[in-house]
Amino acid sequence: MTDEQLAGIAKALAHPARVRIVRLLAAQSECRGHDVFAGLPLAQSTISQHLRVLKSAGVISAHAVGTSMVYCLSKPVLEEFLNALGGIASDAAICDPGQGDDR
Amino acid sequence: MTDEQLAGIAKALAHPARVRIVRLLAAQSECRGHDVFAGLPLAQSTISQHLRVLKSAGVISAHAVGTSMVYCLSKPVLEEFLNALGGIASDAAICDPGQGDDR
DNA sequence: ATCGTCAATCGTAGATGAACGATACACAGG
DNA sequence: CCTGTGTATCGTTCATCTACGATTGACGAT
Repeated sequence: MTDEQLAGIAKALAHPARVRIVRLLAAQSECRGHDVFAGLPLAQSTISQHLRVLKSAGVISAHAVGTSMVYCLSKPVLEEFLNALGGIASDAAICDPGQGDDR
Repeated sequence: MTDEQLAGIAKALAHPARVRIVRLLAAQSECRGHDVFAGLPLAQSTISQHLRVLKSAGVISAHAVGTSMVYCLSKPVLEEFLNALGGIASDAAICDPGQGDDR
């Protein structure tokens, strides 16, 4: 996963409202648009924008059911992100500030 | 971990240059400032700003050694972030778009 | 004391983001 | 046909981000 892709997913998650949306979608198997709009203290248009950001990043998907929308968390995308970042983190050595007196 | 905290870490990672920095720090046990400045095609002041963002979010730490700086990845912070997000992801049910014909 | 190095900060310009109300559009029901 | 519901999009305003050059400050070396 490139830096750009990684940063792209991170950017999609870089707002509390969007994290909240992700949580909502993870908690409910039925993830209707109405529930999302009701679950946040924001204007409908603002939430719709946040949904668009998440969808563009591939973090969620959307499909119409009857007259309304159903949003779903894209588990694979989230897991790829976590794996990529986890791979970086596990490479990291412990940094020991104590050895500063190298004179 | 609150939505704000989660979004805060994500925001710190929401730029390719900062992802690159994180990778650099993970790859080297010696993470000197000079190496970071040399590792990115950006002005020194810009990179310093990115380092500040990462440091504010707690993703990295910095300490002086002699006349220069040493930056370190904060593994615990990164891992807490990954765990929080992983917890959300593992809660998620598979969303099945096929059952849309619920009329 | 002067110089060069390393890093942080300042000031600025342009791009992007966040929030809202208003509007548009598709569709279901009366 | 008219109306209400559920979403998306538009246009705007204000805030934040990104990048840069210039400057500053600390330190070591000459």
